[in-house]
Amino acid sequence: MTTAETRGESLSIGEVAERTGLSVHALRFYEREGLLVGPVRRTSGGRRRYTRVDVDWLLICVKLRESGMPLADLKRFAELVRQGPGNEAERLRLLDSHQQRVEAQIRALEECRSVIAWKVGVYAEHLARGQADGLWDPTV
Amino acid sequence: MTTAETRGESLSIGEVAERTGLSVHALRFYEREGLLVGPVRRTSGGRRRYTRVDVDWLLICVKLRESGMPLADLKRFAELVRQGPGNEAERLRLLDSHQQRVEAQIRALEECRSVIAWKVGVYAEHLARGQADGLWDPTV
DNA sequence: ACTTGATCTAGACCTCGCTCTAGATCCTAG
DNA sequence: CTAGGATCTAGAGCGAGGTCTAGATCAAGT
Repeated sequence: MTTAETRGESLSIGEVAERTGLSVHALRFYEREGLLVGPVRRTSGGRRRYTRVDVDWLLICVKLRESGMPLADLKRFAELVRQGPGNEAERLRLLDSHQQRVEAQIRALEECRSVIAWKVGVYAEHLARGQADGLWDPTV
Repeated sequence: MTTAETRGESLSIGEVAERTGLSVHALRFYEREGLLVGPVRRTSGGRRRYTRVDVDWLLICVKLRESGMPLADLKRFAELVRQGPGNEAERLRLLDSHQQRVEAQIRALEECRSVIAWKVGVYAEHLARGQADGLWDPTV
């Protein structure tokens, strides 16, 4: 059996899927869509071999996606990195504006949480009172 | 001009759209999908008239959706409410498990935020150093 | 050599959650 | 009375983000 450990460096698509949580389908899809920083190396037989750098990038991608960055932005970011040094300011703007969105999202979720918590409270209290109140219908 | 204020009670679909942030299309769609608690009243001419209760329910829906509850769950909840008293325990379970998901989401987002913040920091520092470092390429 | 499982490509297909269109009707201001 | 906008229904269409299929190839263990 040949694994990343025994071989030292590069990983198969399956191993990368395991490590990133993305499916092998998604990994191929991301590559087709130009979301990767460089072209993935191949074995003589045509199989993909991912390097540590590829995996690190993918792990970042996962975090950005998880927090709602659209694939289009991710693609733009990958393009900037591919172009090499010189556009760091734009990369920073991209990340920074995403960070704002994440903050906003967190605030929105916290508000939702409090609304839901209130509603959970209403129901919990009702159930605790048991049959003591026949006429309770919060249509909610 | 006839508005909710001049009329007193019920609202047109357009007014509800304004108040909930949902589009009129979405409102009709929600109704078709059975996401509302009761049938919406109509004028003699067939136009929808929403009551205060309808709007309150929609506002809850908006919060639940905003926090990622799938329409299917929302529909289930609406069904339970339509069925009337007796199933409060199930309603509570539904809300409660959604609340868990929201908490998890917030935690995940906070982790993303910290990863992004770190990356923003890396770029910001790099840019602050200006041209002082020709050989900097974090492939990131 | 053979079997088994992972991977390959190209492209079709899927779910979710709306959004939009067409063509008709309603209703209110002027 | 008329023009305008708001609303109606049924159903098609859309964008995002993958997921899945078919049919072929590769690679490892036995």
